[in-house]
Amino acid sequence: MSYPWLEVVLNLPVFRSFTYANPAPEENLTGKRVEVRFGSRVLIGFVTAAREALPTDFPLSEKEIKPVLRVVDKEPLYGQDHVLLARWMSSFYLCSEGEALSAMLPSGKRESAGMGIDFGEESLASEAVELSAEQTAAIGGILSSPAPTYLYGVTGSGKTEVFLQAAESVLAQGKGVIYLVPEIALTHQVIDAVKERFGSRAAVLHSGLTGSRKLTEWMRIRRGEAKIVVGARSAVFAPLPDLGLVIIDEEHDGSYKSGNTPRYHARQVAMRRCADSGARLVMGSATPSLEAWHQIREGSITMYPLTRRLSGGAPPEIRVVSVGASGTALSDELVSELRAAFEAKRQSIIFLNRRGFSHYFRCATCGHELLCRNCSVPVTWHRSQGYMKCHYCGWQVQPPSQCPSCGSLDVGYAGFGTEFIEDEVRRTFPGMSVRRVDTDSLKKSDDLKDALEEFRQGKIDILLGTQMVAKGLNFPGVRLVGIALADTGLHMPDFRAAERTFALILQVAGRAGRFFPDGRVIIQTWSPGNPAIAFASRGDVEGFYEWELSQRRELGFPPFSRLIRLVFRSKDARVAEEGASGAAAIIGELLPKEAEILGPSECPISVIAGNSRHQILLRGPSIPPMARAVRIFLAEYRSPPKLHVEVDVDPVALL
DNA sequence: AGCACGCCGACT
DNA sequence: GTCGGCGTGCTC
Repeated sequence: MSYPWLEVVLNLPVFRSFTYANPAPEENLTGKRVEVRFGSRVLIGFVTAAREALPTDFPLSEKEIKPVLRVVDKEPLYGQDHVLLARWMSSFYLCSEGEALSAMLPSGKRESAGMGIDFGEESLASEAVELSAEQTAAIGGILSSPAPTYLYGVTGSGKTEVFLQAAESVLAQGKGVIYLVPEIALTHQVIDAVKERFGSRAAVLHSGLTGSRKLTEWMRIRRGEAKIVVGARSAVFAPLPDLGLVIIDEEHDGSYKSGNTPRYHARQVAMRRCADSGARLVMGSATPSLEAWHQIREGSITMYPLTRRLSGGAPPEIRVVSVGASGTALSDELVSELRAAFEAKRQSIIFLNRRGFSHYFRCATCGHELLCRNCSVPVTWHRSQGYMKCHYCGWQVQPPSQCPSCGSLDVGYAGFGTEFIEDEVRRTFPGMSVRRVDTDSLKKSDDLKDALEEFRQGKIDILLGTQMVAKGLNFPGVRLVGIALADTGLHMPDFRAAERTFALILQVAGRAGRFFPDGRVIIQTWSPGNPAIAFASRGDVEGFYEWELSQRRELGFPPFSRLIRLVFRSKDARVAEEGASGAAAIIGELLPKEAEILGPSECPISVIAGNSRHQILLRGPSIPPMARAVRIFLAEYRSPPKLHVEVDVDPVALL
């Protein structure tokens, strides 16, 4: 067999492959990276196929085909399964195959010389523990169900143990396991547990590894030396030769969606990989994504609830405290609970949500806020034009001078005061040790770890932090968890605002009362009646999902529709705007009957880094027909020089 | 995405 | 008369 021609794809937005001459025609180089001359530059390409002969209609003569300059890899990095997965990603996410492969593969030039991570001996402490009836049933279901399964249970209900024992069974069959976790830095317990339980059979893939180290781990996995892989989003591509199970922990977490091209969702890729390979898929969370919940109700995902808290901790009491818009940041209730916790020699955490979207319209008397009548998201104030505007559909309205709901004249654009909470806490409790932890206050990456360690040791009485302290951390000394202002995320012009707020409150509540029966949670809010807050405070998860599903159904948002978002950005605002409206006109012609275009409109964050941003949203019952239309548009459309187009299939945030 | 090729304005 | 603007087309 001889393969003189190689099909090569490149990490460029060029939606086709190129043919190069194989320097070693007797060898099929599929799965290896090659260095090639492409126009005037030299690039790394991915070989996706090797050919014995050129197609008859090939436009070039053999002389005109350039040779591969260098073969980068000794052994193949990927196989046919990855090539097919890249092809699917290309058609679904509207990226090139080269961009897809580039996102999947480690970028190291060569394997690192050093040994892999030293896991030491397998520890005896890693013995599997005895399971409850619920856990046993769940494992049986995970291992036997061809449909995806879902472990639905609160923090501390024993999900990790179920995942680990299911993994154990799959490994015993000689098959591989992928264990996805949201953010590697905050999920050390899971990594430690896996390393401890599986020793040298485990590999960790995360962004903290150097390129060559990642490559070493990748090849260990590919050679079958490591059979269970723990890692964040991109670990879903781990090259296990015989994949048996994919675990997605904290399934609802937004970090499973890639923020740059290709904007894939690890859950979606996992479903695809599992369908292709016959592997099992199990997800878990106390607050499933609405998509997952919907599929559970429809029966395409099988749910296994875990209802018991194994540590014996009681669910914490959640108290909602209404604070006035003009009032101070600390309510009397929060102050007295902070004091009580301190006097009991216990600790407190106060969450300051990341800064919200402050240009919405709200009545200071009754709390009524102005929503788009089509999309039900908050409308945003446009000072220069003097009206309120919806960023989904472009609907405009004059700001009312009195509240449409209660008639009050005390209406206006709301802002937030959480920036001042640190001062207020320090002023109120001069004797306590207060530490603030957020991206602004942390200079080095170790600062977070150091601060959390000090907190664990009890050197800090009150920890002020953003989301980054919300996930997965357990501090036995904590009695009180406060949310400074739960509304912050609610008024974002985003149809998922309620879902995210609800999940955040429950995650935060899970931080309290984990080890002590007297944990308590105080939620400060301007809108105690808001369903996300009301359902969360009652711990009524199912109630919230039913309510939110009914909202989504009514407004035609996911999971009752699918979206593709196109963002047009340019330094020149007019170029961006005209780009969006021009594209909308073209795509409108290509779109199937059952799909529609929302917009064009300005993005809610209308300028980022000097770039004006306009968007259109495509909405329809399923992605592929809409994706086909966008694909045709992208192929035909010659984007003006100063205009950049970004495509986001199933966007998770619409800012 | 780059980068080269190509056709119209103010400069040594 | 040239240097250089960025529109547009191509890359095996």
